[in-house]
Amino acid sequence: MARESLGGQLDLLLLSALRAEPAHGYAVIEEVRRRSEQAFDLPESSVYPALHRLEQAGMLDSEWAEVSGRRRRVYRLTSKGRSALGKRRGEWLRLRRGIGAALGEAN
Amino acid sequence: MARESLGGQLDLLLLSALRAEPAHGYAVIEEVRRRSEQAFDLPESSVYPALHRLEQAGMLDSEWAEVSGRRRRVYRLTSKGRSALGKRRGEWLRLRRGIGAALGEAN
DNA sequence: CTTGATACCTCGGAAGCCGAGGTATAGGAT
DNA sequence: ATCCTATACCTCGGCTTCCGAGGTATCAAG
Repeated sequence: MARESLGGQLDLLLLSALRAEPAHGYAVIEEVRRRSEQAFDLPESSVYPALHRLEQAGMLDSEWAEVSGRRRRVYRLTSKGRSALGKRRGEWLRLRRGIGAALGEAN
Repeated sequence: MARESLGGQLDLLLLSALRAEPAHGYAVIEEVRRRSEQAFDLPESSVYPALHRLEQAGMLDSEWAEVSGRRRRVYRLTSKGRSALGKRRGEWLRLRRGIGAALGEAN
């Protein structure tokens, strides 16, 4: 059931949501929902593993925070993550252009 | 190694390449390459199974043809395929819009 | 007779996504 | 007191997608 509504752009969305400031997972989900104008309501079971993966890959780092009795893991974009974001963005734009051309649109 | 350069839009590209007229697999690959302005050079090992899958799903049908000693399987878009193309296209546009919004572009 | 283009195919596995299910706290309603 | 909803984290299991590697065969050119 791979990649469905998202077209493999999950990492791009997550990195992009963390671009301006650090946030915890749940907040990232809301941020993406807000920014995408309700287009994407990411399931937690996609997001949490993805955040772990991105941290593993050195694009994010995290620390625990305690806010009114609830624990949160707050993620921050690393410099590696920032450059990965640029790269992913470029790939997205190329994809966009390629598909546009293939569909015969005026891009 | 799922979905990489293509962002899960393989079906869209294939259906779209067959939109105007029937073609055989190898020709579809060239057509996509041409239309996408060299952006996509689809590997045969992606395309042939995908064509089988689309036929299985009733979006394409095919027949064998013999052209100067070489056998070709020529695929044609079915009416179901045509409506699937429209649907995929719509999904692509929504994705495009959603990502654009999330990235904070002027679409 | 070898090379390159054309033309088809399958196998196996990596990677990606997410439904289902689980844990826990806080706050408001019943 | 109890329940519900929102917040907040997590894993497991499995379907799907894509594609490198490898295989078969014909034809034309060198």
